[in-house]
Amino acid sequence: MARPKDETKIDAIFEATLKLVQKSGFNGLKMADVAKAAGMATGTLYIYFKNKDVLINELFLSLKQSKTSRMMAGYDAADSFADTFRKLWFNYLELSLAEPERMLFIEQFAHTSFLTKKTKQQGDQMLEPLIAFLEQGMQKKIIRKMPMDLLLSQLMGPIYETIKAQQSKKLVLTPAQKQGMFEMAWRSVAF
Amino acid sequence: MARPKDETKIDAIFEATLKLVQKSGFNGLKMADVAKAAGMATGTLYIYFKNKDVLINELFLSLKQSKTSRMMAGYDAADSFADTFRKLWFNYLELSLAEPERMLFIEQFAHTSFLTKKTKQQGDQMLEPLIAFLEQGMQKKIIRKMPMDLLLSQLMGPIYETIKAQQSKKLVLTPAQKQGMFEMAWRSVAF
DNA sequence: AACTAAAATGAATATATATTCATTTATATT
DNA sequence: AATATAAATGAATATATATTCATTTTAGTT
Repeated sequence: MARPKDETKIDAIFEATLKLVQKSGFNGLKMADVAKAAGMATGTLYIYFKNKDVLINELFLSLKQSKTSRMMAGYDAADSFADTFRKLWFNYLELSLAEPERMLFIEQFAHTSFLTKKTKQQGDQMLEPLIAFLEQGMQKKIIRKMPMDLLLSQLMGPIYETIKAQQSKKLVLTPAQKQGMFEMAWRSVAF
Repeated sequence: MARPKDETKIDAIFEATLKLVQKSGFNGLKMADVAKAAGMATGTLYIYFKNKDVLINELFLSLKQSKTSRMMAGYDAADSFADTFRKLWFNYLELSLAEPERMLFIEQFAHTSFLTKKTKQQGDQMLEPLIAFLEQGMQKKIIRKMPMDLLLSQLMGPIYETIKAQQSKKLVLTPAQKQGMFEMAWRSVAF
């Protein structure tokens, strides 16, 4: 019919947004800056995203989707609970250390007023496979029984805080320290 | 000399700011709204605080100061390490559960572009007594040896995440669950 | 090659909101 | 009681920035 949308622009916009949020937070994010960093005119942003809120919410979902599927990579229901737990935990840690900006975007955005109800609900849904896995562990008495929210807090909390520390100071983790973190996580929740 | 400043206004401004940030985040915070909620004219805010950034940074320091001293309440160098650890940990948990808005203000603000270098440095300084205490525990081989940042992340992370969960869902913790959280914390870091 | 429709542009517009300041009010000092 | 000084006011100003839209460019269609 006519000129088609250039789908690669969406990625360019996402990357630019991520970079700018990392530098100056959600507050400082300006549409004009996003456009410039993405190499296009301001108005073009509005062809791909209705407005700033929509842009940020969609970026959030995209990041969360990617994060979740990478965490679950290699999941095999045939493996033992302990092995799977170790695998997922390390997936999550490495993911977090490798791309702290992406993880912090997700984590921080989840507590801003930009987050819409719908986005929140869609984001929560993505965690379901993980939740099912952990429920199983509790049922089998391999990990302590507790409300899912507490369990997730216990497991994710230290990782989030670690990458925050990694950001401000320039903490680099040795393999032994990563192993230590895993042991702490495991000991804390093991039955 | 002349009309004195009404120091109670500072508290009113802080309370109003806290309430509004809780409702609509740092983004949505408007000086006009703060003034209204605090029962004064917009211009009055500028008598007590140079500008919005200063206001928020000072509120942050005030909250962090209060939080820290309440966490250290009852600290006695004569007590055993384990007893003190338990006391401080429960102080922190109860503080967090009782005033999640205050804790989240601190936690979230620490990662916004509003936070100035100076404020950050002043805030970090407040943690020093806690850090000294934990160092001791590592030296005495009561808790595992690890970089302080990792230890703090391990201990604080789950609590932050828990109050975030408490905010969105209406999770209420039973005494047994609190005890369970403590056990997880202790087991994870104990030597 | 001409045509069409949508993408892309970016200056102009609309809006939101932080900050200022001329004026009024209140308190301490004389 | 009069005076001086600073607090308090809130409308006006300045500024920042999200969004729009008339215009231009581009890619597909005939």
